[in-house]
Amino acid sequence: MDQKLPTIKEIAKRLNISVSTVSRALHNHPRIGLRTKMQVQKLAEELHYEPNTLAISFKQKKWFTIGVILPELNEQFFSQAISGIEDVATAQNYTVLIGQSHDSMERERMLVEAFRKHRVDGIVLSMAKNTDDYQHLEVLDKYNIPLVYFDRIPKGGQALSVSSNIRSGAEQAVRYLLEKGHKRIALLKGPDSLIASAQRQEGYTSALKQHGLQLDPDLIKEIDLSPEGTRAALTQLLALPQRPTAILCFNDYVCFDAIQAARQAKIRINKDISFVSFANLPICNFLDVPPLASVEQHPYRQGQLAAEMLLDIVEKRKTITDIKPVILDTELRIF
Amino acid sequence: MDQKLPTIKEIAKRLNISVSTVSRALHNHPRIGLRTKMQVQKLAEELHYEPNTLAISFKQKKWFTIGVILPELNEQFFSQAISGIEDVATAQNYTVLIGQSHDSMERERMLVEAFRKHRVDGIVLSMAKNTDDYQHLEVLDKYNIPLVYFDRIPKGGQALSVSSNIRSGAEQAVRYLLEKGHKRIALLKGPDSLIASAQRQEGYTSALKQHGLQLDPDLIKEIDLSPEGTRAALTQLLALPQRPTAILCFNDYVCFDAIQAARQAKIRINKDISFVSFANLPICNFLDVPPLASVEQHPYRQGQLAAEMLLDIVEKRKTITDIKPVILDTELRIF
DNA sequence: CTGTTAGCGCCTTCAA
DNA sequence: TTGAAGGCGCTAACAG
Repeated sequence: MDQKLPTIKEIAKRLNISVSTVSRALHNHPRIGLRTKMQVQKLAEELHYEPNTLAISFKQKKWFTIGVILPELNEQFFSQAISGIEDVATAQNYTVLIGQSHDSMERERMLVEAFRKHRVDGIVLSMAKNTDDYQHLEVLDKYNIPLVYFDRIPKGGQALSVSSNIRSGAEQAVRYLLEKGHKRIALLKGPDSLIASAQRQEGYTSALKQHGLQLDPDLIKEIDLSPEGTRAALTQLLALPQRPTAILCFNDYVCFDAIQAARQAKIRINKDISFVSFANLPICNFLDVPPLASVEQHPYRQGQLAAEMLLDIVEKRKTITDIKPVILDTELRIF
Repeated sequence: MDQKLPTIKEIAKRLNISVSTVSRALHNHPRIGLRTKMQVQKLAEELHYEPNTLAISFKQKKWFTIGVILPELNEQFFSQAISGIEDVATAQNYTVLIGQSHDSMERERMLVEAFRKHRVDGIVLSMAKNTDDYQHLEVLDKYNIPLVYFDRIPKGGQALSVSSNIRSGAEQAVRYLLEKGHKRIALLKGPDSLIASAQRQEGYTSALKQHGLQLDPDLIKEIDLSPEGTRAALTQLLALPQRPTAILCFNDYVCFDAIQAARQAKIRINKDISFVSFANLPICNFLDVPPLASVEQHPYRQGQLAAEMLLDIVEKRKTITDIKPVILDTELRIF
């Protein structure tokens, strides 16, 4: 029964020395006798001594844990991002607390509260799609808990954040379609609360303009990312007097929904209407008719960078003013 | 600057009472005057007092955190399970630490160590596919850290575990194929280290026997779950003098790989060869040619049950001897 | 009803 | 080079 784990006190008692000596020996403190040091370390070894992280955390007011809040682990984009975060955190001896907001601002708020109460050293967050009020996030400032946003970042852009260049991604995607001869390209953009929605539209508009094409507002649909919303938008697009011949979707999931709806309307995918989307998820490889192309947003890398940024601050290697938002380049993956 | 968070000491000082009184007031302890209680609670409110979880954890040798170790968050089966675990844990005021083994026993061992050092109250684990040695897991016993297995459980079955009835799931699936008239049904079973591989084979064998069919060993392939392994197995099956007309795959991912390989060999999916698999993942809904059917293993429910089981022990509502392994019924989802 | 005290495990002065 | 003492924030005897 290892019930009672050995403490430095225990070691001290057995060796008839003081706890502080033991503490120093264990930390390779300079001012300590070699003999005592060896003795202590030997006994510590034998007893399988392990420092009580809880006590250390308590003492240092720091518990080597970061919190991650994201919309949905079920979405591969985020599960890949988590891997990046986890790898970086683990390498720096931090552990990762995870919470899903399920795209609800209310849950997001609760998670932030919970993590704050648990005194995490910092938080990495990707916003819920409807988060339009940042109060619950700004609170963290007061408590000196650093917050790094990734992918779904707030408007304004002043904050610590890692994201990908959605604007140029959209531009790449639309240009690709234009080069394939498409003239009527629709855009399924996301909700206004996501900055990435406007960015998609910017890239879209700019690419069209460069090709000297007129913007048709009927071809731009704001969707809420739900399957129903996507289906409704698609119905509207198909009802247009002049149907689009290509659709740029907010992300792969939206694209899957859209493709499904289109198929039900007897549209031949990537023939009658071509689909292009964002995210480039692994599951695209399993589809027999994937989108023509998908904008790679490097979720794993984003996760890594966000975690590194956060830990740089937590560990005081950098201050907030040293840091500029990171915007990753996207790449168009053609299937 | 809320830099310094208020402590009960602070409250005590301001009110000129003792810390223990404050503590009691905050905990609605019976033996305390209503007036003082109100006073304390009012001031606590004003100062935005919040108990220091770290101090409480330290004091009580318990930090209200459970660790979850699973192979791969990217797999929807596991991300759904996590949701179940998270929901139960949150409801009971626990937080969740997550680690991915990426199906490596070595990483699994490291995560167990890390979690143990961080003094989690308990662990929920789904084994890496190659874990064939349980030493790193048995260690937890000595430290009195309860461990609940889910889905990928160890051989022997004595342990605390939640899993689904793979044997009967396989039987259902094979029976379904037999009723569709298939006579040559192949099985892509997983590695021997997973108990679920043998269980699949048992169900498979039993269903065939019930239909008075002979077992053809050539039709059973052990695969390592990698895309390459699956592809190789499929090649072998296609090279048989008498090809199978249906294949039961270890899980949906294996099934996707198999379908891809088959398609490259010009097999018409679900016509020349029918596919059936395990897991019933959400992404199946996006495939235009999904497997004919998939055995639903209720990952979310498994996660919930595993977390409940663990917390029952952690909170001492039950002892280990009270608990029997849970085996969930599967259902065949027909597409 | 309330205050005093001790202690959780560790680190960090301050003294010796 | 070592020891003694104090304290992190909180809880829980034990006394009044």
